[in-house]
Amino acid sequence: MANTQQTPGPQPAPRTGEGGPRPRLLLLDGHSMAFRAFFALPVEKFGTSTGQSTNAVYGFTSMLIKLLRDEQPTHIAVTWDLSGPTFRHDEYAEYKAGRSDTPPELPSQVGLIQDLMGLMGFPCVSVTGFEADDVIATLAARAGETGMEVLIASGDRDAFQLVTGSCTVLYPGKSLSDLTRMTPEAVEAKYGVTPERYRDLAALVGEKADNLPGVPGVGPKTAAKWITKYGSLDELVAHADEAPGKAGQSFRDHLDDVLRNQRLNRLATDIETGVTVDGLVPAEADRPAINTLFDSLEFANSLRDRLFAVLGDDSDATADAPDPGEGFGVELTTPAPGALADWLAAHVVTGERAGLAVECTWGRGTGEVTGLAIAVGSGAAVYIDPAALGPADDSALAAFLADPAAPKALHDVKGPLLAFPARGWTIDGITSDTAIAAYLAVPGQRKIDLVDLCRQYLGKELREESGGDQLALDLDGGDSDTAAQGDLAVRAKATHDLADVLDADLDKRGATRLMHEIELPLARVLAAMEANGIAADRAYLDGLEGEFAAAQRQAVDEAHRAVGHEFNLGSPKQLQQILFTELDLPKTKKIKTGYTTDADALAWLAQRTENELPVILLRHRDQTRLRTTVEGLIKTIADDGRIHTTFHQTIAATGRLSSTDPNLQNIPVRTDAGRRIRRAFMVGDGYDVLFTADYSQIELRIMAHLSEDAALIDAFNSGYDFHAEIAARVFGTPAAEVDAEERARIKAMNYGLAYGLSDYGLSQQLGITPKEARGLMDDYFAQFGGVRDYLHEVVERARREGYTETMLGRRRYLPDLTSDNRQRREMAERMALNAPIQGSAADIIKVAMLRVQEALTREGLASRLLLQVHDELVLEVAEGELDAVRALVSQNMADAYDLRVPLAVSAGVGRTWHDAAH
DNA sequence: CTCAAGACGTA
DNA sequence: CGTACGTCTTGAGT
Repeated sequence: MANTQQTPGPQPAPRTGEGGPRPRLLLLDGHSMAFRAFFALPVEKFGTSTGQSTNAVYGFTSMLIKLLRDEQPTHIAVTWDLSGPTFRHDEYAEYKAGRSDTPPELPSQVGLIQDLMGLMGFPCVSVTGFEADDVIATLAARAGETGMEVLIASGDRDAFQLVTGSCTVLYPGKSLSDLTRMTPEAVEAKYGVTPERYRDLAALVGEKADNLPGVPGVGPKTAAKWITKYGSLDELVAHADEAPGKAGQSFRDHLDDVLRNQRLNRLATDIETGVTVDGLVPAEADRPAINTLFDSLEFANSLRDRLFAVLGDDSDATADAPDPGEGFGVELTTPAPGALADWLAAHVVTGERAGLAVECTWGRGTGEVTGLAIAVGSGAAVYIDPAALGPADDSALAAFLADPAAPKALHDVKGPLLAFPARGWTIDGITSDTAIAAYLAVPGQRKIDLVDLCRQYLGKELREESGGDQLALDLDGGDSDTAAQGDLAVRAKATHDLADVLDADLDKRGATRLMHEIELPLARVLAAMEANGIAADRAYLDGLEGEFAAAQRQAVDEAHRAVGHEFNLGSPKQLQQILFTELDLPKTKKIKTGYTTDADALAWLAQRTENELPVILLRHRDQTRLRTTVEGLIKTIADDGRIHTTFHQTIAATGRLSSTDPNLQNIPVRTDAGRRIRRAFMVGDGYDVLFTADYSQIELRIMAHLSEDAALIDAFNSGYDFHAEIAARVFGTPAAEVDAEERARIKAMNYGLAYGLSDYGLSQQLGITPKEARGLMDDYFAQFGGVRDYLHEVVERARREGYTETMLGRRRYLPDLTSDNRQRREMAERMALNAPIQGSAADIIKVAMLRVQEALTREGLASRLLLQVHDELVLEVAEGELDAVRALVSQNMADAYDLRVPLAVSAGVGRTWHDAAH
């Protein structure tokens, strides 16, 4: 009967030691305290940039921090009222009627507080048909029976009836954080009756908040006097005729109300809660998720620091004494020359989990390893100076690094994977990468360096003693060297500790397979791709640059002539001045700084006015962009004549890769001029040809697969022109009769769907009215209802669970789905729509890359992967291997995942990237 | 030197 | 008022 909810929590870990002080249970009345928090802080002074109010969350959190710090509870439960009626409504239909409306800024904050309580690991208890107070009363009674001390934090005076020698109510006063301790003595001092009689008093006086009128003319003073005189309300009722004066008559007139109040204000102490008090132990707090939540609420660091301080460390170090090294318990030793093998033999642990961690530094340009530290769980650590390594130690180290049976944790393995080969080292047995783990746990978090992770997951400050700057002048002789060695050792220890916590965290989130089967092996593939680089034709790029620069200069001259004076074409600000003030052209779309001068707007102006300037500006923008792109590329050509991008595996919230220095995932391809740049990427010496292969419409295919929409699946299986096929169904004509216009509209719609396209957005893109766009969407969904249902379901589920999931279980957390700020909520909804689709595509191509790499190795081919551009792979093919590569790549890409529709792959071959297009 | 805003390239 | 990225430039601030 009872619908009980309790937040799941792994391994109960009491925060005080065994045999410690008497167990102490803290019971929080969630709604009541949230309500108090709301009115304790001005709502207008607490809010995010996007309009989410946060005063109640902030107040509740600071109250909680104080409570946890001052009271040190061993057990905690947060109780929440459910929305439905309770047994009190059955008895008295007017119960709590006419309550002043909840402020509109509060409900969403209650949701956020509930989220936070879950993330803190606090058990939450609600029971259908009962109020939070009843749950508290029941739990307090149970706890009392087992000899626990009980603390009740509630803003509801009904709780005073529960006060005993071992049960104290903490009642908020003016400010939420100063809670009055309502002991039996305090209750008596304030109301003149004992806690057991408090109900009697309340019944006489009434409770306005619950719509329980009391006896008119009888206040707490009179009520207390009567109760004291007769000993209890029951006795008073028995002697009702004796009550003197006006108040006495009033009492007799309202006797029914009083008796009803007395029945209703009794808290139930025997309800089925579905929990035991022994089980009310806080689970491990989800620190990263709390950080993410606080980030989204734009809370200052000080609040989260205070919170994490009271949550305590996961280890035994104290939070308020951040002492680098000591906090991590590192003991750095320097083995004598030749003794490294012994140290390793004594400290390397085999098994599944990383018993130790490796951290290293390497020169920025050179890639030369400049320092390396190894730390084990106990804190024992060694620092190794690679420059001073004897042959025996070098081979001991190399053997250790290469040993697959020596499990290691690293933070960002790709660095060492790239740096080690120059030393002749290889690395194997990587069981954990803390950067990737943190990314999988909470993608979308920007910063995941060791310092941040320590703060989040360990509650510790990782401080850099040496200042971290290798180029700094070494003023104190050897001291800064020593400090740098210590730093590295501490970082290694931190990596080890983090790996422990994060591995468990990933397990909890179901991301362990993703880690070991996809991301960790992929890091190796990416390292190889970066090391390979792609050959660039410098002379050709130089020529292009000159050409684009000349065209740009000409556009500048023409623009100046057209306006009549010089100005900076690259400055949107000056452009606005000229277009909208000097020339008084029609206004474009409004932006923060005035009116936009973007390409759409300029094209619109060009068409709408006689003025030649917009066209010149458009040409200038094009040529400038082409020139800077080319210039940027030239600058990044390495000594080997190749461009080595950096692929980032832990940036994109959806699971995609990203590319920087330079970004090779946004090389122009849509215009003729842009495609000329692609000719500069060419096959390198010793290789025969470039090969590209890409997935056709992978995101649409994933949408067909996930939505299981039969019509969409049919359209793919028909093997005909997909967009035309869809258009034919929408417009009810044979596919062969679909005209270009219809096909284009449906194509835009097909792609827009996965982005959460609105009718307005579609109308903008197609140049039709929003109404027409709406009609088009309706026609579309009439045929493909499964897609609409799927998209709807994705968002609904994400709202319930707090995250979306890809086909391989990659999660994206979207707390804003429950925001009461519309803009913010709708943005989160579009992200929720897109994340499983874009993310599953990312999953699939990652699988394909691993299989392609594996097949190349297995077949002993010299051909190699160079680039990944989200749905495309670029390979460099060795002489005589083209057929094998073509077969192997196409096969592995197509088979990477078994969808309900074929995964179509198209491929091309050529001397340059441009020629290899298809 | 750092930062935000605007603009624009890719999937 | 369509998702995910990175880079360049300006212009204002440090």
